[in-house]
Amino acid sequence: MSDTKPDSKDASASTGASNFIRHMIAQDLASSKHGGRVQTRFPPEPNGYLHIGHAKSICLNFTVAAENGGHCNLRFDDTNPAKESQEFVDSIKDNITWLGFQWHGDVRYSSNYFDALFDFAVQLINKGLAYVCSLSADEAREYRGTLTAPGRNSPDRERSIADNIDLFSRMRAGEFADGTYSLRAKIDMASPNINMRDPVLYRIRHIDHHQTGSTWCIYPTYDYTHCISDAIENITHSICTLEFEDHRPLYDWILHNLDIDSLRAVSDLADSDYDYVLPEQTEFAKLKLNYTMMGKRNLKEMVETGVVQGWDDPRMPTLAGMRRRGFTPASIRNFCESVGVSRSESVVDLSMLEHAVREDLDKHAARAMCVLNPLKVVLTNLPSGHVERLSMANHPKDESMGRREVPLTQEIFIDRADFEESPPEGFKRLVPGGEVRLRGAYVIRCDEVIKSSSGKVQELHCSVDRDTLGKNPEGRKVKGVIHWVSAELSLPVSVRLYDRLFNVEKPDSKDIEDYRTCLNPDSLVELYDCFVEPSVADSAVRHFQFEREGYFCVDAIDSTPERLVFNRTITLRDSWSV
RNA sequence: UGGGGUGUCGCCAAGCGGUAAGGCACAAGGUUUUGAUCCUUGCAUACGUUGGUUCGAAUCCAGCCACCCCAGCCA
Repeated sequence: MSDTKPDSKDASASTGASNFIRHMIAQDLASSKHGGRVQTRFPPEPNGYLHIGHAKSICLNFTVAAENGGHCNLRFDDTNPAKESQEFVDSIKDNITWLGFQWHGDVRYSSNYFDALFDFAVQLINKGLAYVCSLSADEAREYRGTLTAPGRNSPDRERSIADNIDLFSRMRAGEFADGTYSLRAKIDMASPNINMRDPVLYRIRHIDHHQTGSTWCIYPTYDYTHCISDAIENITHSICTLEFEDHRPLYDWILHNLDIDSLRAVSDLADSDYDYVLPEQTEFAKLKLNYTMMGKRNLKEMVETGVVQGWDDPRMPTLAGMRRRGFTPASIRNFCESVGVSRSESVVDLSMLEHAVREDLDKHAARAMCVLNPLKVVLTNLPSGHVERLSMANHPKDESMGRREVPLTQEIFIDRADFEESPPEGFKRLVPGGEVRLRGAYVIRCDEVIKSSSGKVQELHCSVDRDTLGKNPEGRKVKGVIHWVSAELSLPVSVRLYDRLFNVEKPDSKDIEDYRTCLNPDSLVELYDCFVEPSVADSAVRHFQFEREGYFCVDAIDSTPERLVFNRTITLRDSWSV
């Protein structure tokens, strides 16, 4: 799908708002802490689809690097093959590109570093800083202690270096079953930080890996892998979310206990003149949005149980879903920038996201008219067979977007909501005997209301004031303007009206037993009897503002040349709430 | 009752000892052939709380309170 043109492209450097990460980097640059370099990375695990929360991290990492003449790597943190797949790496790459970012060089994988990781593990063993443990997972949990009680040393903690080397080699060779042994760091079983109680570095998993196939049957853990991968890639600022804060001491412990020269030797900058400086981790608060569930587990479950129609369901907070819904890359980037970066866990109001899309779409979306709930209007003083091609601007403020022709015929459709027999106070649309402007065309007067036997309004007979094209009528003021389409020369289309998926602010709150109880029954309303002006059929653009209704985009999947399907991205702001 | 964090307007968020930026939302005007956009105006004597230091504190210190994260061989 093509997105609204102009600034969708340049996702790089912008005048960013002040935040603590930018401050830190400015200071580090000033003090030449990392040799004046800025190198970041976005490290997703390919175990699901990216969502708007990931977008915040992507924007942060890529933007902050670009602003400072640095680079951002894309590295798949693929150390748990049981949960990962190629499908996810493909979608993640696609989403990042769509968002408008280009990673530095080739895509990286932690699995690229499995050999080096193994060698460093041997190094730790040789330094007496790691050992092979035979405790089962359950036993290990028991030995670990609790939040308030210290743990106990593993009976294998003092195993000899030679035995550890032997066992670790045999783990790699596939001699042992899953779970029989693990490699653990020897740190401190009494540490108040549970991550430091001899964390597991390697576990045995006889399972193929999406990148390395059957080469390995032992896989390194996140804590062990991430810091070394950062060091290998010469990352300067390893930015992650708050829940990893307690892992930082371990991140540092591993790096500081490895021989720095051997680390440097396998790093990207091994042959450069740069000083070799270890990466440092900094944490920020992840994005939370009200009326939205963000957890991968929850999203996955909604997909699998059919609450939504897939990862790219337009109601999903996934980038794939938002893209299909009609969000533009720029709108998401602007949103992420406007939300800021801090360490306080906050819940952003959905209205901020809505503002960001409207802002971008208002500027770039072509205007068109589409009648969602048609009510036939006969323009009685126009001859049947009358076809008048009216020229209208595609954008009220941007002539460069050109013009289009909209046919006016004797019979037209207007929206049922734009006619009221007994209008409420302040109603500015069509009423019996009243006048209203047809957008881009004439002022009409409602002369007659035709009803069915049941009393339902069937059609309206109106007369056109031929002297009102491009000018106001003499001597009276017509306040209302409504949209319309030709009954004969318009395209029947389907329209999907989307709204928030949940009707409570915190669908993932513990107070809610089952999120299914707070699903918004109107999150999707499908209309099959809509009519859009013919110009959209041969338009190259995919995003439109259907005047007075909202922003819509052509559904990239279900649309056919015979029948277009539109998704409502977001309504227009509406200060006329009925 | 262990450790690590966070508390500035309804929601985000600047501020880093010199007397509370900005955005969203909201409200009131103006423009308008979209009740849209755009424009103008308003919107925290107040920075979780209590004390202390200081000529001066949201900013420094101490205590207290609230909330979040950690006991995966997940990331």
